[in-house]
Parts: sequence; C-alpha cells; structure tokens
Amino acid sequence: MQRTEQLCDKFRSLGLKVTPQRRHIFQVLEGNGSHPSADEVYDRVKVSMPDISLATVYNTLRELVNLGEIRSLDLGEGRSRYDPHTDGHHHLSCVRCRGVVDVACGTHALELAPEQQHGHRILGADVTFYGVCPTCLEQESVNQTAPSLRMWGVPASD
Amino acid sequence: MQRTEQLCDKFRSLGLKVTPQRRHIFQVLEGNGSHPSADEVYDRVKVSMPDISLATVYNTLRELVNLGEIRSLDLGEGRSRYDPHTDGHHHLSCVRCRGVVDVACGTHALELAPEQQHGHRILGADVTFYGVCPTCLEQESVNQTAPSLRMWGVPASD
DNA sequence: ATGTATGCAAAGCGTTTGCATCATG
DNA sequence: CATGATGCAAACGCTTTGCATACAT
Repeated sequence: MQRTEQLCDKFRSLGLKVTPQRRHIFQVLEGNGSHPSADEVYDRVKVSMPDISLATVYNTLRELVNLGEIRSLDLGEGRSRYDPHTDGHHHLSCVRCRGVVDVACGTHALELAPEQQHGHRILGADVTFYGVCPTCLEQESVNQTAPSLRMWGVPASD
Repeated sequence: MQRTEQLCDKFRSLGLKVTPQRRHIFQVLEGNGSHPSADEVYDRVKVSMPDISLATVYNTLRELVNLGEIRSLDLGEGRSRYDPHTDGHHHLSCVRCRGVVDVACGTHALELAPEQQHGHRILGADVTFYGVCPTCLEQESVNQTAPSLRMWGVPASD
C-alpha cells in the first residue's frame, strides 16, 4: 500500500473523494502489520474519529482491495483480515490466538508442475501455515493443555 | 473419509446415532470430488430425502470435520466447502467458475525455514492455487473479456 | 453545483442454536 | 426407555445495501 498522501492523490485522480474518514482509515492501515479485521480497523479509527460508521470502513476497505492497495485475507476465521503488504508473501497463523505473521516467499517458488495444472492458467497461490505461536506454546505447557495434534480445524482448550 | 458403512460403525462406537439422514449425507460425500458447499450437499441429499433440514446437514458436516473424516475448505468464497479427501493435498480453484480440483502435494514438502517460523510450532499448511480453468479460458477468449490480470480477488466480467 | 461519501438501519448470507418432537441403540 | 438427532425458526456474526443528508471537488 502506498503512503497516505499518495493514496489520496490516487483517489482524487480516479474521481474518488478524499474524506477525513478515508484519510484516517489509510493511516491506520499504513504499515500495519497486525492483519486487522474490518472491526479492528473500525476500533482503531474510532479513537480519533468516534462517529465514523462501520459501513464506511467496510466500503473503504473494499475500495482499497479493488484498487489493489491492500490484500484481503481469508484465514478461515469467518471474517476477512486486511494486509497493506501486497507483495508476494505468505502467512503463518496461530491456531490458538489467531495471531498472524508474514513469512517471506523465499525460494519456495511454489510452482505447479504442468501435469498438475489440469489445463488452467495459473494466476497465483495463497499459502497459509498453521501453528502455535511462542506465547501460546508457553501457556499450553503451563496449562497442560491437550497436545496440539488433532487441532488446526478446531483449536485446543482455553 | 471412510466408506459409509465403516463410518456408521464409527459413529455407533462413539455413541453417535446413525440416522437415515446421516447415511444419506455420508453417501453424498463418499468419493465426492466436487468440493461441495453445505448447500450443495443439502441439494443432493434432498433428491432422495426431500424433508431433510439444512441444519441437519450443517450439524453432520461439523461432526464429520471434528472426527477428521472430512476437511473444511475456506477458499475465500464466504462459505465453506467440504472435501472427503483428507490426505495431504492442495487445491486449484478457478477464479471465474469457482470450480476446484485437487493437486497432489508432490515433492513440494512446503517447509518453513527455521528462521521464518518465528518460534512457532508448525502444524501444517494450506495451499490454494488460483487460476482460470480450461472451460473459462475458452469463454474468455470468445467473449474478449478483460485479460485476467488484475483479477483473483475480484474475478473478471461475465 | 454536481456527484460521491457518509451514517444509519435494515437486509443479506452462511451458519449455529433453542426447543419440542422423534427414533436409534 | 434414555439419549441423542431432527426440523423448524429464530438468532448470530460479518458484510452489503438503500436512502436521505452532508461534503469534496
């Protein structure tokens, strides 16, 4: 995602309007590595703009996704998360606390052998690693929680 | 997923009951490679059991997922799809028609370099390839649709 | 001044749940 | 016969939309 000011220019050049609400949303997203949900963006914006509507947040996020400025992530949580980091990278999600960190693509070229493409034109791939983050691992050992084996689908206890 | 009869035995041995509804659902899923949504399973079961409730389908699918008999897939469509094929494999989804085919894991061991694990205990990974299937490619060339470039996020025209 | 964005509330969609009834084991 | 499953409808969480008002350009 571009910097807020450049984004504003882009919006204007497309005939879209730059409202205070949108500027606030841009600023919350800029450099945000927490992969926030729409609701979390809403909460963050409300701090400095208490009267903003959740619908406005949703509409603006959709606009940004359509413009290719942010990515919408579906990590099987029943809601979308948003990532201003749009270059190719993958995600590592903790099945207990739902925290998400970026992982570089590295050399995992992640190509599909021609015989496995089934005639498709391949556009890209999404990779999500599932695991347990250091913090949750600690709590697990303390709480003697069931071993995180059959999980990842339905996370462990609390 | 096991065969229907073996699944019935498993259910009974766990104190779960084998009802006609469940048996029908098992049979629709058995060997089903279409990655159906709950609604699609519902439609298929209704053919031979018109009075079944959608809630029953949902409840049974959830049970099967919890037992590890089927996988729940989240392909960013806003609804879950179900796969009776539970051994490690990935998916290739057509961004236009939403069709999904399995792709073998192959040698794509898909491991995360230790320095990229950020201290997590890795449990697994989901890989989804996005592309355009042969059928849609054909239609695209006929309809002179916009090149499928900026898509995969919001699919092309109709 | 024009057209787009906003806030609000309602609707939409997929999914879950509460409850009375039914049927499996 | 006891427990768990069913169907129905209501509730749920996330997201979109309709509409009248407000504001950026």
